[in-house]
Amino acid sequence: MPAHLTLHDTLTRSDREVSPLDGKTLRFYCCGPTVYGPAHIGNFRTFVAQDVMRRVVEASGTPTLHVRNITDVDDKTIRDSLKAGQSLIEFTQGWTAKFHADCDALNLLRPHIEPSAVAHIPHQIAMIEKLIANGHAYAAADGSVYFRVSSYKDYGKLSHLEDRELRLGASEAASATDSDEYTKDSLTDFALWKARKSEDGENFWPSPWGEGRPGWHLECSAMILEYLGEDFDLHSGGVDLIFPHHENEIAQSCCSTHGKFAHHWMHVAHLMVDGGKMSKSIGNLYTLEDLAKRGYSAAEVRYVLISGHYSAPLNFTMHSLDSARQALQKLAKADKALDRGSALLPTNPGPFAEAWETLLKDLNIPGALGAIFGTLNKLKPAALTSDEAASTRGGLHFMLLALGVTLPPVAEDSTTEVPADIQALAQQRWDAKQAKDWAKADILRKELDAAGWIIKDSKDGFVVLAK
RNA sequence: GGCGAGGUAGCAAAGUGGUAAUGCACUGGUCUGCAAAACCGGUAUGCGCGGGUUCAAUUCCCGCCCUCGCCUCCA
Repeated sequence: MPAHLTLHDTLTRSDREVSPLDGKTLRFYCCGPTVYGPAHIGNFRTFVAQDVMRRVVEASGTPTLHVRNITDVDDKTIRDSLKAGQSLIEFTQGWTAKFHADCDALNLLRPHIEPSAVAHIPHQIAMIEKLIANGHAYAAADGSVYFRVSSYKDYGKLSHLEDRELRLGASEAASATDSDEYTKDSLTDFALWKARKSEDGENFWPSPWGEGRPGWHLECSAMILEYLGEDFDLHSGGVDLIFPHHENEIAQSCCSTHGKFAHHWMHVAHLMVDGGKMSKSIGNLYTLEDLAKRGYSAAEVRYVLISGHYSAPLNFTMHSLDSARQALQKLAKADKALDRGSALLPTNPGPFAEAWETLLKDLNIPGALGAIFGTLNKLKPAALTSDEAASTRGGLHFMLLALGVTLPPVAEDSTTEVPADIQALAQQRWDAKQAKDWAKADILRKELDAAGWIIKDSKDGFVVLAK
């Protein structure tokens, strides 16, 4: 299975083939979560898109090295840990565990390396020292260290922001009134090291510039250098990270090493809710737990999250979850019809070549899903011979593995236990039906329906299913 | 104001210089006592608006309108 995945590259604004620099392993980095609360489904849209990217690369025969950090030291983690009366470590470990549980529920492959920012402070300090030595950074009077943006001519290359536009940024006014920003030489300079403040509590570390803590942007640069080196294949995150986060990472890394840093940039567009942006104040910010309370599984959430192209905003609604549930059922039924008992061999796309080709073209997941259904509709699973069914099922599962889609049990195979009284009512209805007492049978069926149960008749009997 | 993304059927969402995948919903038929399920069909003369190029545009070009994101620590 040749690797031909192409992805849009934010830096060059073109679709480029994704292939490993070393010819063997695709090494990539994803900006991970800030662990100060449960991640919401918008966060997960990005992680799911990255997961499918990885799965597709691996399915095409190229191993990967997936690095995703945990941001466990920043304003929010410090603020909220103090509020919770916990140590920073204790606090962030709790939320990291929750994040992992959610990731597992969403069928996200665990990164091969998941570095923690607090565990890499020496690496960060080393990088700052290099930047100061190179003339790209300076220590301010208060003990903070800043990156001198004017010292790096390519600054703004990724986000395509000109120097002039940076200065005229809308937030300039807000920054200028921030007292601790006075120490910077230029408003566009950003912090590499933040001097200890009283509101940080006990969360500070020693450094050549005094006690303090690392800046957010630097954490990623330092960990990338440690695990992926000066040059690596691909860097990914949400679109909102393009500026300033990724722009700053490029500046820090390229000014402290001789490498080019990431050779490919993949950015995932935002998830919208009911046509607008998610926000706590509107009350449309959902976590997996919120949706579980409404009866939706993580697999259904995942399906919704992959139902739009990663580069375009995706509108999330409750109806889209219902739609996902039905679509998954349809796939599960097709799978069941294809299962004639032979061993499952998901080694190639088989008859789903069109879906696979589509997927390789800038990770067109919705297009691929459409092609999968289109192929199934054409093939008519139930009509295939055993051999055809086996190869079709292998192909189907090859695609499902690449997409990370897990099939639910087919509704009629549901293991939900039917209460004795319901079963008794259903039996009464069957008896009435056999006696051709349609009126009584219909009344009983309505009763069952009202109680949340559906009857499915066949020639020889009936089954009771939860609604 | 600058930069970027997007506007395709009731909802969601692919795609293409030659006449619109797919999922949900809806709907006709077969089946059924009637249903449900399953199976077989149907459903955008139309792709934000107005021009232009072309034999042909939803797809290319120009202008406009609307939505969303970013503009110093938000996936």
